[in-house]
Amino acid sequence: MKRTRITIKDIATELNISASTVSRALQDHPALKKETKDAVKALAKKWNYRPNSMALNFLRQTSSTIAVIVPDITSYFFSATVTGIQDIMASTKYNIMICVSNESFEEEALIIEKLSQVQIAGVLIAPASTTVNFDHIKTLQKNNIPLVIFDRDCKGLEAHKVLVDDYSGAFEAVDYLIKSGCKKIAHITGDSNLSTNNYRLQGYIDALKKNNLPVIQDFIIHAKGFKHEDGIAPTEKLLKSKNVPDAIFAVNDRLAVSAMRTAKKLKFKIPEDISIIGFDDEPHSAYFTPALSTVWQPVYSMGMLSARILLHDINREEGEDFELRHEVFKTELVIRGTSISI
Amino acid sequence: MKRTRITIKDIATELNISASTVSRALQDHPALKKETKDAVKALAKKWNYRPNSMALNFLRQTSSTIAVIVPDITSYFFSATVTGIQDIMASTKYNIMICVSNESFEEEALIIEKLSQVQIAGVLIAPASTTVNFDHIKTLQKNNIPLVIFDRDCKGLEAHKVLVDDYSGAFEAVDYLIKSGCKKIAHITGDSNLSTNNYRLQGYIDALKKNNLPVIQDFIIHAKGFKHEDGIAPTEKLLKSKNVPDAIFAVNDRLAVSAMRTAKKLKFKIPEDISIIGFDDEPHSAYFTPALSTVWQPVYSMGMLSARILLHDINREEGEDFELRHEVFKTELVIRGTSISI
DNA sequence: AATCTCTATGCAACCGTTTGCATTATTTAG
DNA sequence: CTAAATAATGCAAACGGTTGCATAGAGATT
Repeated sequence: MKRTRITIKDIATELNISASTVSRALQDHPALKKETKDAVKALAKKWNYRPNSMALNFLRQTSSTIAVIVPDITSYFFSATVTGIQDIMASTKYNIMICVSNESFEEEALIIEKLSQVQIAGVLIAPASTTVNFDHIKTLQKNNIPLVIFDRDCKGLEAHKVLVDDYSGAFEAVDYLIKSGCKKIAHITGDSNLSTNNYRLQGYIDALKKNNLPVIQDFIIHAKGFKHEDGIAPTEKLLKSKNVPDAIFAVNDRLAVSAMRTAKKLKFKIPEDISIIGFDDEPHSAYFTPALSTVWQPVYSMGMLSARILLHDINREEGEDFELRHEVFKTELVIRGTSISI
Repeated sequence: MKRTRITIKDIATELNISASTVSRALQDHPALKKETKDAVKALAKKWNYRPNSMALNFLRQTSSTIAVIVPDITSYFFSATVTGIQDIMASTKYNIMICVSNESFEEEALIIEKLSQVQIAGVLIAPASTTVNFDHIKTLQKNNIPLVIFDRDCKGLEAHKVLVDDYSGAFEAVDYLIKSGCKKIAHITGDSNLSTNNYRLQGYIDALKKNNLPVIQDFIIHAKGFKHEDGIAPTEKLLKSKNVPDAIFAVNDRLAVSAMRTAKKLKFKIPEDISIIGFDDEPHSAYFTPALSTVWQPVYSMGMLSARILLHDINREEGEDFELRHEVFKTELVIRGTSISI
């Protein structure tokens, strides 16, 4: 009962013409006369002919699949970025393959290894936090696979990059805290291997310096990870120390939310006793009480632009000179209830 | 500079043997003598030979790509399910392609149309809320593409299904609310086209009936969508009416969170004035104040099982008799601060 | 009528790998 | 020493579509 797909040859046989003519007819080749084309097209439609993509891929030695490698897909940040990518790709012939590295360098390398078996048209990657060298990414480049790095920078690697101005985002947030009267601002940061964390940390430091506030090492605490529970210990450490801060700038919303709950448990009033600002502006962040002040990132746009840049590179002509794109999106400070209004 | 991949022919030429011998050597064909095999394998390794997957796909007329169709990927529910799927597939030769329908029947049909161009090994689908007929899904079946439906039921469609016991989950939640003293329990539900919503609604109704409480139509309110903002209007309607409920069971956490904030704004005390229970147990739900009581679903396990069932079907032998799997996962009621403890 | 020029179409190779069958080389039996 | 059996390898087709080149047929030009 397994019906075999109808092929170009079937149409050719039926119409008593050659397969090449059918092929050309379907491509509107100018040398063919209209009647032939029309006959072919009509039958193709009638028989619901679909070109065999495997044959095409084989012939062209490339697929129409684009791989997206993200560290995690359950975080709003990446799932929203992926949605942006998806929405751009939906109107093209490309399909996207999503690969999750679980923030692991090894898994990431394995994914790229696995991908190199399959011929893919291009790769969009946000490297894992534990990624220390870029040899696996360079392999892609060596194989001439178009590549866009997004969100997380790979310092020293030449590639298209779509990033967020983490430095300014952090700077503005901390600057705001200072302007609102906070003098002892702590920062919960993450893995120092990650460019985004470092830029945010630097923004924090520079905002303090600009406002002539001391940079206190004890106020800079590293969280073990990005999840809610990773924010509890750092916050407790800060709030139970002798030198209690009057504000916490967390490297993301999850940690900020966690800091918030921990502070509440320790009977701190927010924002009177302690201000809190996060980073990301996840959809539910506005629904906490008080609503979380945070730094918004244009996640969806970032996904879309990354996808567009990749498409542009894929469709580049052979000799066409190309420039490496390096785009940096601006963030926006969203002040809600966890910080004092000014 | 574009290095062409090395093929089986290159190896054959180098060793002065035929391509077929190389092919067989790499497959450990018993007819070949050991020396030949060893020589081929050594050279293949030395030259880093990779079989051309496009050629293989073409030959076998199938790819090693599995499609996952979800309504939305920014929701925790689906992104966590996808992670489960991903983690199972990671150890196989299969890659997953994620497609987002945006809860739209049209987009879903379009995706399947696009997928049918590409030959895929199998499909995992959670249908969109607006999906009214299953013709597009049946097309997959007609083309003998293994299929698993997860989370959302397609009534009347014969296929592997991995679902959650929404009915019991809802029943238990409402039963708990009643036992905790609530007598006027409202339900914020969603699109009535969705099996999950209906099962939860039925669970709600049956729990009321079992406890001899009246089912009041005004207490059953349909939210426009699944997002936070969709919960505001229904909650306001409930809390501003003359007959104010003493509990709200929301069809998901997002709406519950929204109900919570709206209730707070209207000066309701939670849970004293009004209890709230959600559905999903998103990771941040425990971080609200009070922490959200909710119904936990085994999302990750669901993803894993769905993936395993699909793999099993894909690897089924031609004549092997197969049974349609129909798995239903149990939920778990998680009582936190938005409901009165008993 | 022979030659030329188009126009429309066909032929055949190609992409990389697998695999049924054929063929060669080697060994064993008679 | 020949025939038969066995072992090892090669040949060629197949998968579906594209495309450079060849060619048949019609019409135009001389």
